[in-house]
Amino acid sequence: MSDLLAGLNPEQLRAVTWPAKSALVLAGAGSGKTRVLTTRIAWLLSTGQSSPAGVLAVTFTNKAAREMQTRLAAQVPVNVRAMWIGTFHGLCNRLLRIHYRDAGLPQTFQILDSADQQAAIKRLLKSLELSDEKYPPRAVQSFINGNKEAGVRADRLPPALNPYEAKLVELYAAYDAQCRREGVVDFAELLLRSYELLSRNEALRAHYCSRFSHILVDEFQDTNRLQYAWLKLLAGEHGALFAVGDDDQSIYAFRGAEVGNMRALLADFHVAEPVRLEQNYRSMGTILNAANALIEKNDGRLGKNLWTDAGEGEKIRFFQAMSDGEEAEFIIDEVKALKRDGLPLSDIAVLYRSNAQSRLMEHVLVNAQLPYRIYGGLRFFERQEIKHALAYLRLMANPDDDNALLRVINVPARGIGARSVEGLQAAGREQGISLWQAACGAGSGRTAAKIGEFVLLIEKLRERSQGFSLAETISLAINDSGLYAMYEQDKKDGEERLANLDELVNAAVGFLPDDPAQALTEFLTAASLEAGEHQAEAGSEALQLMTVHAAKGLEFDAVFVTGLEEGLFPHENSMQDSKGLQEERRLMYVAVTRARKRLYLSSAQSRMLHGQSRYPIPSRFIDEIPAELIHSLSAKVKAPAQPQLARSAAKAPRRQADNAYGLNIGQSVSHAKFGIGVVIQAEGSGEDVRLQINFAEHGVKWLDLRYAKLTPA
DNA sequence: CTCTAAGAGATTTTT
DNA sequence: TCTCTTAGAG
Repeated sequence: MSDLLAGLNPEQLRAVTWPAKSALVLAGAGSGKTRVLTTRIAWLLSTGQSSPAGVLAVTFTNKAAREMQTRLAAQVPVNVRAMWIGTFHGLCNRLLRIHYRDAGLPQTFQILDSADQQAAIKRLLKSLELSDEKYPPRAVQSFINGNKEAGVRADRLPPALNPYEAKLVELYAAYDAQCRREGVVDFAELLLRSYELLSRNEALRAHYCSRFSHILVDEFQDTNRLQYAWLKLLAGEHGALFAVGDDDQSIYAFRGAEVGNMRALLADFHVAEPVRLEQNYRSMGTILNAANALIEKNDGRLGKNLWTDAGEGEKIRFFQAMSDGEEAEFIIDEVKALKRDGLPLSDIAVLYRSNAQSRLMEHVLVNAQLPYRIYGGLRFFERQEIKHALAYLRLMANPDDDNALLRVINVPARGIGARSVEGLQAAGREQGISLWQAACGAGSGRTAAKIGEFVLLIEKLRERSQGFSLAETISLAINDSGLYAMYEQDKKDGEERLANLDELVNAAVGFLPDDPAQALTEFLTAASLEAGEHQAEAGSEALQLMTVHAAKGLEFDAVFVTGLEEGLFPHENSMQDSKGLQEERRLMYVAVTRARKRLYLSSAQSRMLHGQSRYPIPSRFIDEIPAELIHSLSAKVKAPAQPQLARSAAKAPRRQADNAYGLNIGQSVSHAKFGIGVVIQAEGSGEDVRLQINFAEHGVKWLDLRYAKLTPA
């Protein structure tokens, strides 16, 4: 016990030993948040305040859940599996599998990932003969998910304001009906269905409320409305919610996260004041001072100031490059130098705001022959060949899964073309049956025969897999379906795909189901719920490249924050209103606090974007860091716009007064309505010119010079 | 069906 | 500019 609490700082200790009532722990970056969470659970258990079964711990990612389990297992001798530790989706899945009848789901319900969901929506649009021009599947998808995440079903939506919206509501209802018919559930549905199950079934709710005496939540600032409602429901009247989060690191508003949930918790659960973890064990003082100064520009914060006793450390290095290419070269030179000084490449990260920025870095890295690893991209279970294989398995588990059937009915090619499939869909729609049932009832003729063969194939797979282990079943499906043979023919990337299929079988060998009778369903669920590690050999000795979002939660000795330019970081789509800008600032805060010892900031004076040269000005975030913390590496740090224009004139036809109005980047202008401002970006030439102007009073605006009257000021 | 050509779209993303 | 998707021809 004393061992458990040894080495905690006073605030951590206060959080860990918080009495059995609700708490909000404001955990700054690098303040030992995970340690507090796991130690609290360990403390609750070892002091007998809770049994393992009384603990419910929720995270956002599988990685975080696993880490919590591992660390907890190291702290207390308890069976971690007896506790409910997992992601929101994982725990909801668990609940729905147990109570599938009450939830109105088939026992073998399958989970749609985002891509599956989009495919299902496209299919729905087609069957309703709606053009996906007018109803972009992505828009429909976000409409549906947005409403589900707000806890609203189609029949509960307020009357539509216009015919278009009315159609969306109709689509929402039709989509849900389609999912019900096919026995599938999307990510948002997992949560909503589980919420509805608990809210409607009082006995069940009472059971879980009394069972989970201690509910702990990680990354609470990322919860959406539905997740918070779900937590409140489970906490019940008197339940204790122990939430850990950091409002300054809320960077997921775009996918529904509500920072406001933090303040809501204080009120709803009668918490007087958050516990603040402000001592940072990661970064040197200068880095923290920069982060603190930056985030101070935001308002509505709960408030927090990071500090360290590790000393000031080095100054932050800032490099302003002439071009994006020069920026990349600079980074590589520095990385080489750091490597020479003995810093492993895996301790160095290059961060950027948007994925597109990685291309240039990659290009230069290949030339420099430096090994690198890019986070993001396709994950294991999202790969085409894996999805195909899983579709066969899904059909074996649940033949009414139309998504799965459509994916593989003609893969490998077996002569069932688009026409034949449309025939099946028409039959299915007419008779209100699944495509599988339609396929089973196909009459005679050439296409019917081919469809019959496919039906037979699936049935055979099912029969022959009786008594097989999971791995044997998967192996059987891959081989007998002809998938394996198909990729053997594929000269281009067949080899890699075959390797991945082998890997899939391997994964099955190591898979331990809770209920062996449900092994296949459990495996398919796991495949949807954890799409697998981001590919690329983890842990290899390579430079780490990733977006700032992907870097959240990670730390490196040296960090490069790149592309610090107005319009890129902060991103132009987010800098119009203060809400968006403040989230961009939090993103910058996250980026800065990734660094342990050395932090580089860089920007470029010209950058290729969407095939056009842009001439951005340095990000305001650089100015928001106190100048005395920064050491400038470029000669022309504070260089005004003039020399920059002269340089760009040498390279590109664009030069001073290239536009017919004689206005240039960096120039002060005056507008009748918006007042005085500075030109920060230009697009087009001649008369057809748009300028982005930062107005002192009205903020950043794009103006078309054909219409806007601007005079030099 | 497979290959090519043209078109759209281009922040951030886990489950 | 580049990449991904879809339409149309062979």
